[in-house]
Amino acid sequence: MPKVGMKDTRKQQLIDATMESIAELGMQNTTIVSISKRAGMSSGIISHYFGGKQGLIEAALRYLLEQLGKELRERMAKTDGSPEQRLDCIVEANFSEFQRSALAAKTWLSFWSRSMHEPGLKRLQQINNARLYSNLRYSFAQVLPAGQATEAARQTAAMIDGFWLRSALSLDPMESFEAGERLTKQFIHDTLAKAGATNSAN
Amino acid sequence: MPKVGMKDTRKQQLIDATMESIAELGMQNTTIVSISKRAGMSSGIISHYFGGKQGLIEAALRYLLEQLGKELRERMAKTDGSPEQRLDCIVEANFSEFQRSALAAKTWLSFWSRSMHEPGLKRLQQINNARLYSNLRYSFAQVLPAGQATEAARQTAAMIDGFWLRSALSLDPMESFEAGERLTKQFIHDTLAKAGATNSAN
Amino acid sequence: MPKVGMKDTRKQQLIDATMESIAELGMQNTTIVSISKRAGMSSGIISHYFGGKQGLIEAALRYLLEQLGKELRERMAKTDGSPEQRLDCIVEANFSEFQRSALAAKTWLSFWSRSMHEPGLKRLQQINNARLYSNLRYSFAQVLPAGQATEAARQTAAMIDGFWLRSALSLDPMESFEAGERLTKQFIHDTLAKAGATNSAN
Amino acid sequence: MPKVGMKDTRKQQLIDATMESIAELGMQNTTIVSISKRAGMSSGIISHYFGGKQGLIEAALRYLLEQLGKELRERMAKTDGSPEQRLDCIVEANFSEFQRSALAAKTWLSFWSRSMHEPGLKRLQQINNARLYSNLRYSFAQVLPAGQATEAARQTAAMIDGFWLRSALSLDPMESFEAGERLTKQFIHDTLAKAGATNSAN
DNA sequence: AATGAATGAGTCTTCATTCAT
DNA sequence: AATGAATGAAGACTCATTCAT
Repeated sequence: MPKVGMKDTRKQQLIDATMESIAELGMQNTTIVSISKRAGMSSGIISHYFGGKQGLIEAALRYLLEQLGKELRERMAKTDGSPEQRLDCIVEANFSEFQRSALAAKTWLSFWSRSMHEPGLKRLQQINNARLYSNLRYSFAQVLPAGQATEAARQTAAMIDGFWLRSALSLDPMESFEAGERLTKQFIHDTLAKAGATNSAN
Repeated sequence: MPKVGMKDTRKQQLIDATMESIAELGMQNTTIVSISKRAGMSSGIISHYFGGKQGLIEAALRYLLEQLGKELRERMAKTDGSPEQRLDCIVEANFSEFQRSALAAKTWLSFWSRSMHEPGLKRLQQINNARLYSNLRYSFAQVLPAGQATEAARQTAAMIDGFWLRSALSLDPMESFEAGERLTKQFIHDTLAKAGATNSAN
Repeated sequence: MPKVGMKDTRKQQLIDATMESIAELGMQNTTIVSISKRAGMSSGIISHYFGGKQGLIEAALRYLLEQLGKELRERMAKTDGSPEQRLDCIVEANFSEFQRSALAAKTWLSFWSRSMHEPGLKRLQQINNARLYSNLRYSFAQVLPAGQATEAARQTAAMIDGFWLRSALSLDPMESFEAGERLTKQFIHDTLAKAGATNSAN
Repeated sequence: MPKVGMKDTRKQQLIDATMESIAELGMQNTTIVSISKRAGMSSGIISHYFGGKQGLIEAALRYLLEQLGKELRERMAKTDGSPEQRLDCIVEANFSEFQRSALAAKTWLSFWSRSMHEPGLKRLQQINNARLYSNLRYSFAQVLPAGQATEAARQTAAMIDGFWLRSALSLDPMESFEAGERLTKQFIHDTLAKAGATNSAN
């Protein structure tokens, strides 16, 4: 237990250092040395714990995905479960404080790019993309007809990712993230309201 | 003139080869050799024409941006200039055949990621982001009040980039691009329609 | 005594594991981990018992040499001591079951190569080479004149090592070892017979 | 022609430097840097010409084998082709000046050891071993009955390799090589003489 | 103008050794 | 006594750049 805990602590420190390095230097300029130096450890430790640089990179992406899932579950547990609140939760999870950090944001973007040509990363990304879409669609479907729910889910997913992407590249990321969260929620509410109006008109 | 033409031809061939290599191998695995081999030229020519690998990368991004601007201008010239048609043009330009090609899509994504840490690329990206937003805002502002126009423009820009990003990573990029174009236009029309309803109600 | 015995047992297990690793992976790919894993011990134990990898390697060679000496002494004790029988004993010891094992054979060859550039190993090898030659020469000298005995001893030593070398590299080591033993003995007998004929003719 | 010549020159210089390094430092301590420094070139050139260190190592072994074959063919061309002279040629080729050089001798021994665990090298070694045996057997068979020819060929091959091996490890390699050549030839002559005596007795 | 051979700094990885427990 | 986590030096390999032709 103490040793395992120690081991996990060091692994987490390396994952943190990896995200820091990617955020600061870019994935291109992130090396085993830039990571291990940030973690205050030797370079050999990376191969020791993760089998190599690639293993650490994948572990870092997996960590980001886990954090995202965790944020969502935590928020979901606190809502009354109405579709609108659930949709808001999804948006909030994707724009949470952690996800907004330059650290996470820049790391995500690096992973997106790299995952196009690395099967291991690509699979992780696609699972995450599918999860976001499927969560959105499920909640929309409780209010909208199937076809409209599908379309609204796709639009919302795109808007989340799009705001997120533009924020990461923005000159004022904080303002951009805040606006992104607000405008995405607004889009969702408008979409639900429009449906409500249509339904009540019928 | 003939020499300059020859020179420009060769430069363009190198830019094409760069995008091909990035699309196929990823930016990570794209080397001076992988590019020059694709172009059927020597590796030294890249330094000769572009001052180095970095110069060629930037030239390739500049080319993508020019293509996007060109698509937009060509489409704009054919419309009657109504706000709705102008907005559709913007969407269409961003989802044009060229932009949809795996070649362009993967290259864009690589540039996005890399531009976070390279000032030269970052500046080009931000100019483009600002241009898209400003074009959208201008047209929305002809129909909507300033505040709403700003919001609609931000939402639309995010949706375009978001669909575009998800398409590039999608298992079925073609379907994803088509749906993206259709759903973005639909969002614009709904937004304009809602405003029209509100206005006419006044 | 019990503790020393325990210690010696562990040291021998490490020597065995060293030969196994060299036989299986080659000296090139034999590491402290590949050895200690085979012995079911920790990697640190090697430095603890042998002062380092090099110490273990030398201990393993010393063990092989001891085995060879032991085989010879055991066989010598059972003969009536005639020159021909003594010579046969020497050959038999060099082609004994243990020496034939792929384990010993491959390890020997690795040591030969390495001993060229490591004084510690080289000294051990030269002692062994000298011992073989001197044993052969002693027995030949009881039958042949000094000059002929010297030549016969050198030829026999070369033939033993040569057969041994070719067997270790052969596609069918077992057949090769058997033939080597038989043909070396035959050479010895022919050499002695020729001398006898010459002598009796005089 | 000039470029190819230049290329071949550089490749040969690298092969020479490889043998020098192996002879001086051992294969264990021979690195890309120890080779390229000796050749007066950069370390990158090795990958450029041979695809990597392993490719250069194999090229060096191939070169040694070619030299051996060449020595044999040159000597064969000058004999009247009698079995005895042919056998002497084979011995002489295996103990030629080049083969005697500490450079070649130590390199051979390193290859022998290493070829046990590297298929590429092993194949080359076995071809050479088979060639030596087959050449010897052919010439013996012109004088001796098949069975005796086979045995004599095996004995001679072993003696050549054995003398060669002991010379490489000897304190006085030159004397050892000379004695090896002389005593191997003597063995051959004795073997042929014995057969002649037997035949003429019939 | 164009080539591509050559360079060598930079990267990841391996592994013998050390040392706190 | 024994472990194995951690280190960091040394290795092979990659690749953008240079430059003689």
